[in-house]
Amino acid sequence: MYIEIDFNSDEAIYSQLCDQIIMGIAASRYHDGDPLPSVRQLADDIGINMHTVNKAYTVLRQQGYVKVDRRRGAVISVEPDKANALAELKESLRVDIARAFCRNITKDDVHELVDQIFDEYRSAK
Amino acid sequence: MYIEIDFNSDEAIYSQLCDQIIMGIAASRYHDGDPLPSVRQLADDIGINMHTVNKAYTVLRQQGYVKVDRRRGAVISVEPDKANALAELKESLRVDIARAFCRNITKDDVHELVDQIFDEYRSAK
DNA sequence: CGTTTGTTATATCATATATATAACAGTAGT
DNA sequence: ACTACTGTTATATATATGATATAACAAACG
Repeated sequence: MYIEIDFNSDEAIYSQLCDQIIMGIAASRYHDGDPLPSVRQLADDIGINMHTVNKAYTVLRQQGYVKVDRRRGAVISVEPDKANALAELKESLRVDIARAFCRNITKDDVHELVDQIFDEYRSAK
Repeated sequence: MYIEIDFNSDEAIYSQLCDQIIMGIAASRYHDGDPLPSVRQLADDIGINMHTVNKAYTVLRQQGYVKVDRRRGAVISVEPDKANALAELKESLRVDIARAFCRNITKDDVHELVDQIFDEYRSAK
């Protein structure tokens, strides 16, 4: 599992871990049913504490990206919740686009970025 | 100045304040040259501490949304920095769209949201 | 002079983050 | 049965961040 953590970032390590895994799912590097490394294994690989990984797994479970099997450990399992996801996306976009709008970024600029990112994710599928 | 703070949010108050002001600029509720309320005044209005408002103003200044004039106080002043803003937007979109992509939100769904939000901002201009 | 501006300096408290040890119950393989 | 592994829980500690409080400062304005 390829995870890159920026220890100088102001974003929490567990939060970066969640983002990386979610982007990994979108990029089809991880698929439904794939087991995640054990909390101890991944912590050791990255060089962080076990509980930091455990917190990331717990958040991912609460947000519906992972299920926990006593036998196999943590397993990728994405629960589709389109309505909720749409609402959350809009809230996030409102702030991001406000910042962009202030800097004279156009609607077409944003559409182009969206297309680029979707292609990154879609092409991997 | 109409500011709404969610005290139950996990997002910091000063951060919410920044977001609200930036969205206010995008929505043309505040314009270049408009003075912001004094840190003491706004803190009193919202019911928070002076230093919390000061931190928000400081961040807004560092990010190029506000300039400080000894005489007039904090004044809206947006520095266009399109290149940098585009890079930051893409980073943010990468995570947001990954979450959306996992939930089967389509490219068209995102384009529609972007259009909606741009219309909110553009129409106010 | 008095008032207001942003700013700075301390200090305090609560919370969040990350680490460290340790232990537990359930599962798998030998 | 034993061993090794899984996530989970419980403590404890250290550090950083967020928010508050009180106080003071220089600059600007009337």
